[in-house]
Amino acid sequence: MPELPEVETMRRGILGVVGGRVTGAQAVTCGLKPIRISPRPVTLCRRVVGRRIVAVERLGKRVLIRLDCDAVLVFEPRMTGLVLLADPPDAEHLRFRLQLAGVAPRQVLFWDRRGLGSVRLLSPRQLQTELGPNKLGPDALEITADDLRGRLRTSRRAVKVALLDQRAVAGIGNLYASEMLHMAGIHPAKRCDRLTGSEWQRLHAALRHVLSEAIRYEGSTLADGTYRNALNAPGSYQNQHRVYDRAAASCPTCGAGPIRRMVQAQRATFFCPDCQRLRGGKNRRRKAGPPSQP
DNA sequence: CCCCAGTCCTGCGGGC
DNA sequence: TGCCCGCAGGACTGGG
Repeated sequence: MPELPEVETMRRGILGVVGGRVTGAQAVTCGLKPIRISPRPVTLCRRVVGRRIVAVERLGKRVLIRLDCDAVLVFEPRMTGLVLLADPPDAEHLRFRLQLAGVAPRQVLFWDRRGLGSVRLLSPRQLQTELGPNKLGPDALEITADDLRGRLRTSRRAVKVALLDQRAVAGIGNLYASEMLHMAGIHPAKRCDRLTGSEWQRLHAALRHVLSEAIRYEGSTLADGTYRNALNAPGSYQNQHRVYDRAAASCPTCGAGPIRRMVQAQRATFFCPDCQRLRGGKNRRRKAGPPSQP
């Protein structure tokens, strides 16, 4: 499930396309239900062919390829989408190909097994209205502790559910929300408006630590093996997971646990009942906390 | 503002 | 052995 670290890894993996010229663009259909591509493929192709790639950026969980006509090609992987330079896991789920000249990578591919993802070409105006500040909060790696707190402090929602709200802060998904709350020692069901100032500080520090470490490990490739970087290699942050998908295992922080699974907003949440107390009693002493903010 | 359920979509694994 | 069903969940939508 590509979240910020996986999408950032995809972005870094295709940086070599900057400076290239687009020579072709095709939607690839192999009998499956086609993914969302807009505008329709012939129109999209006409608008991108001949353009030069001036930048590759990330916006929350989306990869942006910026063209010299100011339009932006937006890849949104959602659950199972991949942005690749070559070697997709299989041929039948290849969805889109962008052909290039003038750079070493000759193509950018969009592969998506489940087909929930999308490829869109947006004008600057569309980008502003569809993915602007009204739709997307600050990037999780850019947001300050004060801004994070300011945006969520009056909310009565469970903090884990609120962290998934892309309008509050962009880039956090189900996996990393559990991980950062565990590192911060905060119960996932705790209401935002009940978090103390020190808890907001710890959450912000844990957020930065977990996401930047996950980028360093090139993301998490779960048991289904879907997620890959642009060169079709798996990530390795799954080996660093503290709680995610580790129900009944002992807690890596306090050694007790066992780690529990619960469901919030129809999504699995993992936490340590000893390190992350909802009320009453102190959290079990942590062996190691997140590094303090520079 | 918040919450919930439904929708999209395919592959996988449990249960019978 | 094979089939059905439920589950996985990011983003979005409509109803309460």
